[in-house]
Amino acid sequence: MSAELLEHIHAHADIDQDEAEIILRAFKSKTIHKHEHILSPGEICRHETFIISGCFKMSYVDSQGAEHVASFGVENWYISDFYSFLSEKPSIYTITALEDSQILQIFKPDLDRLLNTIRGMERYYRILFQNAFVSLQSRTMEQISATAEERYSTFLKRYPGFQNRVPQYLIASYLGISPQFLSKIRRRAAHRKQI
Amino acid sequence: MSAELLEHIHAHADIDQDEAEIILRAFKSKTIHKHEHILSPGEICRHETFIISGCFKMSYVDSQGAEHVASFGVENWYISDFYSFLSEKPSIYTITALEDSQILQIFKPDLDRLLNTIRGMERYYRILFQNAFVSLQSRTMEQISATAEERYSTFLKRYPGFQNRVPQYLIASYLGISPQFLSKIRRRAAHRKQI
DNA sequence: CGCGACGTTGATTTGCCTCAACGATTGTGG
DNA sequence: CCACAATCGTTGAGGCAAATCAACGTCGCG
Repeated sequence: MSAELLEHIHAHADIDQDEAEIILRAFKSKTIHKHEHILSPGEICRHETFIISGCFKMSYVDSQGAEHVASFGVENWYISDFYSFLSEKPSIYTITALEDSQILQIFKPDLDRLLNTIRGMERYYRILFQNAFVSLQSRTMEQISATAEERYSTFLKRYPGFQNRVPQYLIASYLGISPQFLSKIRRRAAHRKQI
Repeated sequence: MSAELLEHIHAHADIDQDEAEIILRAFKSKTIHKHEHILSPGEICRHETFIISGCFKMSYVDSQGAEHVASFGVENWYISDFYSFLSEKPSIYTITALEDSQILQIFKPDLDRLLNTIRGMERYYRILFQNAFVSLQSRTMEQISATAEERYSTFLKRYPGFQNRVPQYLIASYLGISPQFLSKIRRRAAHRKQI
């Protein structure tokens, strides 16, 4: 059942059998139902969460009361407020299950122990954050330089099928546009294809 | 002269005297003059660049010919296209010196060697990318949720003094707005203070 | 069935862009 | 050392992308 995590680690770093068992014991398995929160604003994010199955959003509510989706998480991704986790300061985010989900969680002291004792873990997390940084950078640059329509189009290409999994207004929020405007973009695109 | 890099590493990870020397030998020192490029579009980013002194921008020119600043780099920061560096694929970015600068560069094979042989290096880079990810995430969220004026205001708070170091139109580009509009924002803010 | 969540559509407004023109400063070659 | 160009910031007019407001249709679910 936790083969997913081990596979994910193996894809990035070398760990042996013994280490694999130590790692697995450090993660706690949990079932989360749709609509449940695993992090709420004001709380310190106490664990990193690896998603075995299901889907989450991490979002925050601004001073105007508008919700903004910071990121989505699906199978074989992590979803956590790393700022809060690392600094042990209160988070501004909410992490909510968008589907019934199966997760593995590790607390900071346990993770720190793994990082100190298992060499492959350090590499694994370095590569995770490298990749996360690189992909976030391309999202940020798109946000700055591309129109809403272009952003939506690359979103569809980058995460095919995802549009059918989460409500459209959350995708709009992730893209930084209003749900109404995303609807209009879709109409234009559909219309254009017909011609 | 390379004390800066060692200090930076020491702040994040433990390395001993021998390791420090091996690391320093892997980095090559260079002087870069204002306006010079250390990366051009189409090139593969062959090295990570640590800035001893001076200032750089990393930017790209979109299909409309507009320049967008992805990031700035100053003393004790790295400036590189990590996507290109890690994947060894052509970069879309230009990295340009905004001042006469002193840098240290490491090539990928040398870095890989260090990561394999010196345990502290892996930790050092993990923490670098963690921090980079966290700070980029907050920039991205601001981009999505805040107005241009708010973004400028937090930029000033986050990087105090930086406004006097680089031309205003580059800050505008970094914030994702036109230089004219930034000028108008500044006027409004100045006017408001007077009242 | 009825309600709430979600998507759509149209009308209006607004934040920001583009275009254009003009000072101020810097720097550079004659 | 000056003249001229280039670079940078400012300002105003007009326009466009996207937000907001409001209303309505549809679907899934309690």
